[in-house]
Amino acid sequence: MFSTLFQTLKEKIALSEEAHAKLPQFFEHKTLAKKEFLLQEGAYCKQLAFVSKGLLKSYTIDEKGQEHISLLAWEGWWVSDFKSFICDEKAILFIDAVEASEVLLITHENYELMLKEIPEMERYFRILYQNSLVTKDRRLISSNSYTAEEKYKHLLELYPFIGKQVPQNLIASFLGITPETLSRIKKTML
Amino acid sequence: MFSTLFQTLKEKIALSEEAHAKLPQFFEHKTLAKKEFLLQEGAYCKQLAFVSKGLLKSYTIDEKGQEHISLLAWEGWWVSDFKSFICDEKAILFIDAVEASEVLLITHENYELMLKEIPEMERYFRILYQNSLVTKDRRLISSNSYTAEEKYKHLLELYPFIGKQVPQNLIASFLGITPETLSRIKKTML
DNA sequence: GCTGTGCATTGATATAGATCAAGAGTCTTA
DNA sequence: TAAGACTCTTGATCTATATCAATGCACAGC
Repeated sequence: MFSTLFQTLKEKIALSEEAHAKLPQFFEHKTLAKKEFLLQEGAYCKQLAFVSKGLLKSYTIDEKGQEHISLLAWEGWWVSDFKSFICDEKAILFIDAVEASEVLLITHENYELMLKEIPEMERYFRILYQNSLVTKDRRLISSNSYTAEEKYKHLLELYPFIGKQVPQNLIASFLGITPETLSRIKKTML
Repeated sequence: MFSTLFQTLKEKIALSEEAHAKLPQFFEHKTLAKKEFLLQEGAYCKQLAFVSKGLLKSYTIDEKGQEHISLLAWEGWWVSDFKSFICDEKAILFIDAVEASEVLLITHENYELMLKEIPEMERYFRILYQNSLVTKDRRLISSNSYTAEEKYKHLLELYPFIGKQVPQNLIASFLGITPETLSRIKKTML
């Protein structure tokens, strides 16, 4: 149940035996059916989720009812409305399962506790956030400077498998373009 | 010279006397004239910079020669091409001073050393990155979902003073719109 | 196996914002 | 203080992408 988590941690830090043994107690396991919500806008995001299996998406919904995906979270990713999770504010994000998934949940109190008791985790999250920051920066540049086609190509370079695993309309939403535009782009790229 | 840095740190963590005394040795002070570069694309970003005075901007330049600002870094902000700084890759960002500024520079080796020797700093950067991640996330949502006018209003809410301190064309570039469009938006908003 | 619901494609049209261009205002610096 | 160099504004187009609409396809549930 925790193997994906340990696997993922190992890529960035070395965990002591002790830390290894301590870690699970902070988390709670949960199974999500396809389309099941982990969080809805307006709620308080009580937990940070680690995706141990499947695929989740986090998104906002605008006044016109349109979905805007901010994150596609695969196995090994963390997902949450961080602002809400950290600052105890109302969430602006929805989070749900794109396909049947499994997550490990940690509450804010447990998160802080874990960081204190296992200094390796403090380090892990500093590195994780540091890397995420880089990724988000590049995405922001892409989003502000590129044409729709360039954005799509850029995405394919980063995640070559994305076309196979994720429906077109979700990819379009993630890129901030319409499914129609993405469909037309794909046609010209053949 | 370090007062802005200590001030900034104090907002997130408590520094021990010892840490307080140790910290300065990791940094190097530098004065930047207006328009002076801290980093240019293609170079290796050897340092992370803390802005102790003034205003810097980080940006990319596309094939058409157009500037796309990814960050406006005021007093109290950190700026660098993180990907380059962390992974020792060639930088894709330019960083220069919008106005005469002062920065504290730390090399990658010193950064890692500092994080090891002063655990409070490990915590500081984890919190800093965590918060930045939230900010970037919102900016990404804004960038993908909002109209030019909404983006501008959103920016004014976050940084009400930005209009006074930063030239229009830089704000436009930061928002990913043209100066002309921003000018027209301002007219309709009066 | 049939039926409905959601996803992808394609076409026609609309539109936000870019681009191009010119002029006025305002800093800089020599 | 004068000259040049930016910066902002305004107007006239142009274009990438959204929107609206219709059809075909595929998979999930009965």
